[in-house]
Amino acid sequence: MPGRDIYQESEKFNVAVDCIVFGFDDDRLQLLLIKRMFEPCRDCWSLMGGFVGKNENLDNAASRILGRLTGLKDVYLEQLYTYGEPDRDPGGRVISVAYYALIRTDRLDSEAGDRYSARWFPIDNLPKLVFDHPGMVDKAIKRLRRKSLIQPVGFELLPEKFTLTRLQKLYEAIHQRDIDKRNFRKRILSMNVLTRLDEKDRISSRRGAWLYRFDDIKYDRMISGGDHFEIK
Amino acid sequence: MPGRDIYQESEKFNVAVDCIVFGFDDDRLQLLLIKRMFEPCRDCWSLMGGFVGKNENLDNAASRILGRLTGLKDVYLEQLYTYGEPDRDPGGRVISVAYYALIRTDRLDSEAGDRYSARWFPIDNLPKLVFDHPGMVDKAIKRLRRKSLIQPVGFELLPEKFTLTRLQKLYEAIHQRDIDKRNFRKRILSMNVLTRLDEKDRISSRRGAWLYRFDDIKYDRMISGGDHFEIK
DNA sequence: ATTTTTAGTGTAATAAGTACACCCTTTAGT
DNA sequence: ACTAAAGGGTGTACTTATTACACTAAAAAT
Repeated sequence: MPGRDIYQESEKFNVAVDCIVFGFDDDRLQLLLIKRMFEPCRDCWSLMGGFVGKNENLDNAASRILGRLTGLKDVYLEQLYTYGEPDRDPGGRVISVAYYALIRTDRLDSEAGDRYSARWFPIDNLPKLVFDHPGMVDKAIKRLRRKSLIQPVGFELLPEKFTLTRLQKLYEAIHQRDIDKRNFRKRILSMNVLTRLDEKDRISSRRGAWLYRFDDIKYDRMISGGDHFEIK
Repeated sequence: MPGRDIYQESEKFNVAVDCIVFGFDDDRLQLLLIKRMFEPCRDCWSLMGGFVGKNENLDNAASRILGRLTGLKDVYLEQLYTYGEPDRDPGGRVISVAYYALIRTDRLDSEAGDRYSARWFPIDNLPKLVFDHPGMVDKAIKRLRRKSLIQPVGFELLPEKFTLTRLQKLYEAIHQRDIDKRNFRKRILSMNVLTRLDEKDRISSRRGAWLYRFDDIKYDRMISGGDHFEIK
């Protein structure tokens, strides 16, 4: 029964999606921001956003909008929070569903980003952002911090093959604190969710460091065994 | 600039709020549900919901709708998740922002509830619910479980004065598992967020059990001391 | 005085977390 | 060919937290 609407008398709203896009580069957690090309606040830094389509669900809207910016699909995307202050957008009443995304910066299609004058900013050095976007970013960082301790989401920010040092640097960047190397390795390896490859990375050291990848099968096995992922 | 809207061409949506209302009674976690009085799905069990008003923010909408059902204000209310499948409501496209509430069943205005044929159901014995409400309930329970371990939200479900046994029963109801009495007391008392009153409860035992209340000041002191609330 | 019912407490064993320092491997420079 | 430099990789002792577990206390009802 498409088009049916018995709620016609009720107030209707623009509904948008905004994306907080995290990346990891230069040993720092980074955010992909765009320069607004239209009023209000043309030329201000902003999260990437867009309106939800008529027959589109929210996840799809977020992933479409993210795809427009990054050229990527099948990206880790999670709904964060919905913002609905009546005056949050000076252009009109817009209810915005915020999502955060974790992307591998090496896979980014930078041409797509160029169309929006997109740029990466380290999270501890963000520019001024429009509207209520600072609050969204803040909440996203907190969510990512909490989540990364109990779910293996961090791997979404690394290339498929990575060294343990790099993984540690990622956790240090997310949590903004130093982690003891031995304890970290002990912990992560004891969970048995990584597979060591027969391959070394020789870029960042003379000696070379073993490359690992996250192993879904091992992870699923761990979970069905009643254990859970946890980094302290 | 009220009424301004530069986004007129974009699609507009009905936006609703649905409330998952938790209570604690009979040593069980309960949910307050209403019987729908209108189509679609008249007479089905449902969460309490309603549309967001033109100049109303989402939190206020949730609290207004919750007030209509319970007669209460200043209730613990937290945004849960936003549901936007195009066909989630057969009456038309409605994007729904779900909130969950924790209320003290003893404070409930049951007359208000009567107008909606509201009834409490223990969470392990819920009736069939309309639309995507089962998923909302599920998510709310999981959120409450997680949250109750790391934030002192459980107290919102108890009367101001309570015994340690009752507090323990509450945690057992939320987590659906038995908890060791000695360990639980040791834990909760060691955090020093309760104040023991000079008063005993003699309803549930001959000997009488000390009454406690949650103490915001002690809690704030603990938090600013860098500690955090945690139940295992 | 005995029974019943819930309240309230301590300790020992185990597991988890933390702190900490040295050797390994390779390559670049002399 | 020796040495220095730069990350890579590992083990252990100590401390803290978690778990498991069983009895006594107080009051009221009979």
